[in-house]
Amino acid sequence: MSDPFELNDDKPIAPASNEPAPHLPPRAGSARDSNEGDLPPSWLENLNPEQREAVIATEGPVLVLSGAGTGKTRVLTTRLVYILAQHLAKPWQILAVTFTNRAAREMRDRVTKLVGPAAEAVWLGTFHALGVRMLRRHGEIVGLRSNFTILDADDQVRLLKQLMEADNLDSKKWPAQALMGVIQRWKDRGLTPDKVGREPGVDFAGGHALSLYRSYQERLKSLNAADFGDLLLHCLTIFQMQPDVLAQYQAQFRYVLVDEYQDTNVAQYLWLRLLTQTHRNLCCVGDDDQSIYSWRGAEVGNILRFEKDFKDAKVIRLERNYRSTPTILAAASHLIAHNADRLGKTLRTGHDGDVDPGPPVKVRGVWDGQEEARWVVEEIESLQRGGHKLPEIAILVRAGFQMLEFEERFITTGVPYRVVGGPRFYERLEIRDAVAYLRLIHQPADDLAFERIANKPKRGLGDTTIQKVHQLARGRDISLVEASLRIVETDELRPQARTALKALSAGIERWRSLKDTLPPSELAAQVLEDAGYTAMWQHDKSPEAPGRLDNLREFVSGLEEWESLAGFLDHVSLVMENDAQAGQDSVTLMTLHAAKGLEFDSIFLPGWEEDIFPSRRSLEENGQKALEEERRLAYVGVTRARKRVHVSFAANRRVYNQWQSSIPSRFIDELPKQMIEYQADAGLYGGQGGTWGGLSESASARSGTGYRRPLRMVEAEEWEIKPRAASERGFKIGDRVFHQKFGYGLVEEIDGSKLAIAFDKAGRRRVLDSFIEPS
DNA sequence: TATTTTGGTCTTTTT
DNA sequence: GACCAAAATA
Repeated sequence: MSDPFELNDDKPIAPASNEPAPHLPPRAGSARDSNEGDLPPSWLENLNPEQREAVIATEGPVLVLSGAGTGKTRVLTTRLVYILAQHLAKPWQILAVTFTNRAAREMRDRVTKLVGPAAEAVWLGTFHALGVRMLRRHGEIVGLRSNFTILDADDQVRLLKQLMEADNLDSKKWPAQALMGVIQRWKDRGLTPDKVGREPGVDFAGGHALSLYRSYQERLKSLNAADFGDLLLHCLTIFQMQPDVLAQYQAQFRYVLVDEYQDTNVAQYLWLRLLTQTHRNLCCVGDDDQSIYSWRGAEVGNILRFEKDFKDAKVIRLERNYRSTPTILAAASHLIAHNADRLGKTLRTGHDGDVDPGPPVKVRGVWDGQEEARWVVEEIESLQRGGHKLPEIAILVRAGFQMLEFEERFITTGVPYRVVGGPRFYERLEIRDAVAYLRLIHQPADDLAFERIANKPKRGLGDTTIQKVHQLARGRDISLVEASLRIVETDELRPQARTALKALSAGIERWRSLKDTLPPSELAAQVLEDAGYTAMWQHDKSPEAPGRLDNLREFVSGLEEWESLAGFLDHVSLVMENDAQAGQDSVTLMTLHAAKGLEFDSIFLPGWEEDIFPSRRSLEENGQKALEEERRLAYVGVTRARKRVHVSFAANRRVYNQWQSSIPSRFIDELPKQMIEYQADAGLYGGQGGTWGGLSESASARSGTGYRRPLRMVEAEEWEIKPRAASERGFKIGDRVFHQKFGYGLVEEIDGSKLAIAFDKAGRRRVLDSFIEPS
């Protein structure tokens, strides 16, 4: 038998034993059918035959290939409830894995609604949260005490930077961030340092990558800390080193359910495969067309591996979409059909008979980013006037930086909005500082936290002092806190620094003694006060100081919900979502990645321009494969909509600080022309209406929805903005002008009082003529 | 020695 | 326009 800890695509893994599963579910098999009376209740009857099959096929491996909007969440939830209702397993014998905390919470809520508090005992969470749960219990096998710290990306980079500096590596040539990427990808593939061979990335940092990885892991151990990748990797190591621990979990988890399976990485796959060896009741739900996390180590190949490793796997396809209009489905299907690398699935509408095809996909071309934002917000306002609710509207962008223009527009128009996954509460610097204090109290070996707060507020503990403490700590192999306690007893430091450090380390000792007597929120309030951290911001005259104080207050009051510091700290590192502003009557603004699994009536997809979407960076790095992933991302975007999709692109965009002209995304060409209504400003791509004329029938035939809708081409003249020869203040194209901020430039275009000027230094910009003087 | 100023590089996506 | 690392200043 091959090694179940290795990923070997040639040799399928045999079940751990040939005996049938030791437990026979009380009501498996034929009992199911005869029990229609009390079970299944109505929630089973609302499913279509495929969904139903996916729910009741509880025994043995099952792979559910489920297209967008085909009700996969529903299937998973129902399946879980079904297992409980049939008494096939106790709640704690079920393992349900999701990708995001939001999905986990949602599933937990739904299950609780159906089965009550029993749902609490189900092992339900993200891979990482479940990994932590196991590690807190068995971490000592890999050298972690149960109060270990979970490092965030920032800490990781800082740590790696220190290690690289120690090796005298040029931080310009080899950024720590990049090394972190390399290490993370290794971890995603389940590779501990001793397993890294000729993997991509070993040559990084002049061949030092592997030894840096090794010392990084050493360092983490001495800090009693783990990074995100470790949460799974350490589990694998533990399973390997302690077969009895593995066996215990294998016996425990009778049923395992996995959501968003297409986005699992190798480490997660191994983890799942190991845990399911005994009962083999593994049900994975995924959609290869929605695989958008390969950059994070996700492997669509896991879908193929599943069928290979579990030869008897039942494969169920869910292809009936209940979410979107036929028009949207056709557009999405047509788009994704351009991908070569697919398992092949056809999405069709779940509604029978005559269905309203719904409005066409609006495609809009505008002059620049600001105009795009203006158009989008105007459309939103008109939807709102038409009675549509703001929470049913979302703007999905490719990357975070695209959000700015929309936020500005929302603020000036007063349309309420919320950003999902934007700057997160726990990533704000004052919150990170506050958390660092708590981390240090909880876990004194946390040197990174110590370094962070040592001189905040300023105590006169600068680099040199910290370096000395470091030296001592390194030499004696102790933590920075211990080292400070010892160094203040010597005369190594100058008196000033010595007193300051003495006060700080005494403070830490004192706070630690309060840890078990005070509730976390009071502890935090007292520590921040005591350390002078609150005072620091009170005396700060900068404009953002009051906001930071607000955040700190919110932080402390948020802590009131927590009984233990440990629980709160896990929450901070694992649940990075900021749902404080959720709900409400507001438009949602987020990245396409964050939108996976959500749905809205109306979706806006701005920035469909080459180099932005598909992203140039991604294409440069991974070529054709990346292009297909970008296309899947577009597919995910379009399929989020129930009723309306609005795509837009701008002819000019400011990148960094330079104006660049852009061309519409190839994905726009890949939408079926029958399904779209195209409008572009005169002079822009397609603006004359000619580009999109002469439509062939073939696209409609291929779309396979069996209905046709005439394309409504809006004549460009109807709303064309006539270019004027001269602006209101008399500037002409070709004039040489001067601007206070941007310097000298040449007028290139005129639109009312707005001028497009090619500045000598600042690049091409649009400015109001009131800021311009003739040169 | 600690803090402020300046000058260079940049940004995909996230548990 | 933002963030970090090295130089200038108190």
